[in-house]
Amino acid sequence: MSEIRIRSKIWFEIEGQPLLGEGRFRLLSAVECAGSINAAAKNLGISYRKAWSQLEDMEQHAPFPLLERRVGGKGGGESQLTAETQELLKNFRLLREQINSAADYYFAEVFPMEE
Amino acid sequence: MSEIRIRSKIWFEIEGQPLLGEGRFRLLSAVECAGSINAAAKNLGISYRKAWSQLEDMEQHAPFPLLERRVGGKGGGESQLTAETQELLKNFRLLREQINSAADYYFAEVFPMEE
DNA sequence: TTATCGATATGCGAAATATGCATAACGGTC
DNA sequence: GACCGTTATGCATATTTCGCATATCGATAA
Repeated sequence: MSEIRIRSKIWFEIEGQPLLGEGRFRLLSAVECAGSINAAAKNLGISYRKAWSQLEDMEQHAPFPLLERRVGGKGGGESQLTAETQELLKNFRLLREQINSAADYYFAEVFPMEE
Repeated sequence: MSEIRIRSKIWFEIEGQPLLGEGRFRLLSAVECAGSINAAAKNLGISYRKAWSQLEDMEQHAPFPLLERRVGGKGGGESQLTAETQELLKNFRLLREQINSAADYYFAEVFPMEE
């Protein structure tokens, strides 16, 4: 019994509904970086439709607006994260890191001396 | 921003392929308890087809046999876990518990006094 | 020796999801 | 007022999941 690795993931829920997981974290990060949903989708290699649907679904359950969107105008429009969303991403990033480290630590205790 | 909870999950991989996660952990536990795939599926409220497919998929990647199966004969047949599978389940159970606790702990540090 | 019975094993169509193409709407800028 | 690139969305297609139906198996009992 070797070559076994542990993986872990975390996500936030609100009233039992999924709010933010790894995939959507990446999407929001990409939006923050790119300044628009469209550019973010291109960067991630997914369709705009898919990105939009995921954001739509998220905002159904989020207790605050995720994005500030602007349609039309200079450049066609843009989207950026609200301050609360930025804070949420920051917390997610930190917790994911901590818990992933904890997983590796506990795993090494249970499966010692692999190869 | 309240009512937010953290959730976490772990799974084992072998050579990058999923080996054991929560759903399959429950399935194997049910098989161990019930003594057959069929009875386990009934207990879990899923179809035998689904249970069998999941086990089939698992055994594709597992480095050791998961089940000892017997077809036909007294009672029609039976299935039980190998000793290695029992050990794997035990480790999974322990690690899941530890990491879940760690998630709650770190979460409380980042999101204090949410009631 | 043969019929029985309940579990394993599996093909295949149906149902549920996910995906993405095509198109409308929008509104600063020139 | 025409243009441009983005947001927004309907809808058809592709992919995955699900489960019904059926074949196979073999110890036991008759």
